[in-house]
Amino acid sequence: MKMEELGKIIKRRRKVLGLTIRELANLTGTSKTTISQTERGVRNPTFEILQNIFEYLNLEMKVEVKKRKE
Amino acid sequence: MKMEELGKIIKRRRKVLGLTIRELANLTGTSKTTISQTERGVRNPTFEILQNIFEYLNLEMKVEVKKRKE
DNA sequence: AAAATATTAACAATATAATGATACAGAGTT
DNA sequence: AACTCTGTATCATTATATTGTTAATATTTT
Repeated sequence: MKMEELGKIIKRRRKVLGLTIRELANLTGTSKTTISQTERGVRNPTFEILQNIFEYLNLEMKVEVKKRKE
Repeated sequence: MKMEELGKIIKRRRKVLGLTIRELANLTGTSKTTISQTERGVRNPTFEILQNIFEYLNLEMKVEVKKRKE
């Protein structure tokens, strides 16, 4: 998954929950700059930042062994 | 998921593939310092670093809406 | 046992992410 | 029109992750 793709997931989820960038920034304790750039994939955020965002968007991250194509 | 937990997943997977820290560091183009500390959860790596590690361990990351407890 | 290999620790230097401030554009409202 | 809210853009500053080196400590191998 590329950062750009992840950003879209975050943005979509934020919209579903009816949050603004500012609100999400306040909730997660980051800045709106970080949220905005993360959503657009022009940032390379740290794991901590991502986990924080996931928490308030009620998202969870999973890591699995990549499946081979059938 | 906490960084510590993710680190364990990475370490376990690296062992399964029979790679050393140095080898994984070379493969991913990072340093062994970064790999070592990431595996032990004493680091807060960037998304890019994690994705790089996942790629060479044949792991993939997924983001899903957290399920409510039954 | 010694020797080789693998991992961890600690540090300075560098690179870069995060922050805060400001400004701007677009859309909607009054 | 002015006003408000939202999202984006840019910048300087701060914070911190990364790197490379060295050394020390496991762990394995012979």
